[in-house]
Amino acid sequence: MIKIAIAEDHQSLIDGIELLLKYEIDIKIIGTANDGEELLRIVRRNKPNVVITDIKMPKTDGIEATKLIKQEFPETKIIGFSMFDQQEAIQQMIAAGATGYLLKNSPLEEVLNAIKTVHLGGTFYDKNINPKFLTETVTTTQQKTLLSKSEKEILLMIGQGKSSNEIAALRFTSVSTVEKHRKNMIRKLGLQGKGELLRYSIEKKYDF
Amino acid sequence: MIKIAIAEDHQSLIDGIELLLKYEIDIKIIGTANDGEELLRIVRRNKPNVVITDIKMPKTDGIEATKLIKQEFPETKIIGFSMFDQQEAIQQMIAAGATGYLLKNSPLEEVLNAIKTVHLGGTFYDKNINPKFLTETVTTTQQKTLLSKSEKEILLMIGQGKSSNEIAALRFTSVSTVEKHRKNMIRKLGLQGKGELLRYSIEKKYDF
DNA sequence: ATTAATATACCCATTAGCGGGTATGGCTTT
DNA sequence: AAAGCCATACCCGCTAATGGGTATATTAAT
Repeated sequence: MIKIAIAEDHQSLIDGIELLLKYEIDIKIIGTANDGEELLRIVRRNKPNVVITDIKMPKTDGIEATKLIKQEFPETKIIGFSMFDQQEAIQQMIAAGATGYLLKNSPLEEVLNAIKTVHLGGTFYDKNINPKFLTETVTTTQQKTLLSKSEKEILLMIGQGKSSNEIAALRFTSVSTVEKHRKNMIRKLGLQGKGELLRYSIEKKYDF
Repeated sequence: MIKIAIAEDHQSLIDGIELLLKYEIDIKIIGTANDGEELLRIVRRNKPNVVITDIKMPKTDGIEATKLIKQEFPETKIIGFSMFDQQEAIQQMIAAGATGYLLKNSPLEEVLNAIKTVHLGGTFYDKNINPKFLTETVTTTQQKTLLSKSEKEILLMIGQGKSSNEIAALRFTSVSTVEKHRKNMIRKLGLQGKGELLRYSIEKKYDF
């Protein structure tokens, strides 16, 4: 019997996976969560064999949750689950200890294949992931990092229409610090031009 | 028999919905698509009674697709499907002719309720949507005559990330003219602050 | 025909955002 | 111990965007 925990902020997708696994007699879903903290509680309480987790989640993101779970329960297998075009995230998930990775663009049946494979100790990476990213992970390890905590906070506020001045006031830091974070994000994200960080924030608001 | 078409760029979610509707004898999925153009082809060919469509999709987005479908097949019921709190998008979907709206955060079973309701001619809005957005729709759509033709053109280009300089070059006018139009739009729309016109353009990109 | 809105174009001034730097202390990883 | 990232904060300079005017010719509406 494989015990599964699922974390994903879109309940509809969790429900879909539940429907898929309903008639698999050797698989049992022991808990579902809509954010990272809830996932951690479930894992500590019910000790699943396999965890399927989204990356972008409220409170604690999937990468952070993966690190913590692997620290406490190294035997637990973890499958990452996210949208396309998040190469850095994929690399980070694998670096954090995930042995499987699925894309939401792919058919749902892949979930079943992935669960079985990682449970047997294998690795399962979605075929739509550019193999480069997987091999690069070994060599580059952590060259490309996601945005830091402060940067995410600031980016969120930018998306809410706040100016650097307002953000500085809300965070009790100086304006120059906020502006520095802006510049660093622009560099990291490879953007250029005046409003592009704002655009990024608005358009990717739900994806990072 | 209710004939359904589904458009959603995450195949896994489509598969989940298919699993949900599998045993509903009076509902049949006649086609699924991962982008708007594919959806339009399916609708034209198979004429579904109900269409479920995501907003953020490649090629043609859900709002544009909804407008076109309602134009060609006014009898077709359309249910929007998106993530949390995209107020602008929700309003524009309803303005485009959708009579139902679901959030991905909600349980999948809602899909079934929504399909049945809209098929009978009713409206079905996810209970997690702030009712304000639904009533505000009326006022939003009345603002159509607010911006002039040139202003709309310029606003569109702003949304594409172009600077006043670039816009002026493309329109064969002086930069000061473009800037004047910007200021007039800001005044008309009651905006204030540096990036707000860009934000307006990005968020309302489907309807002005 | 007069009014209203539009499109064009300029003036002034201010500021927010961005592109470069530099620096320091804290923290984690190796 | 060294390397690296992070958060903090400053420097200089530049440009685009905004806020506030004025002006004129064209077009649309009354």
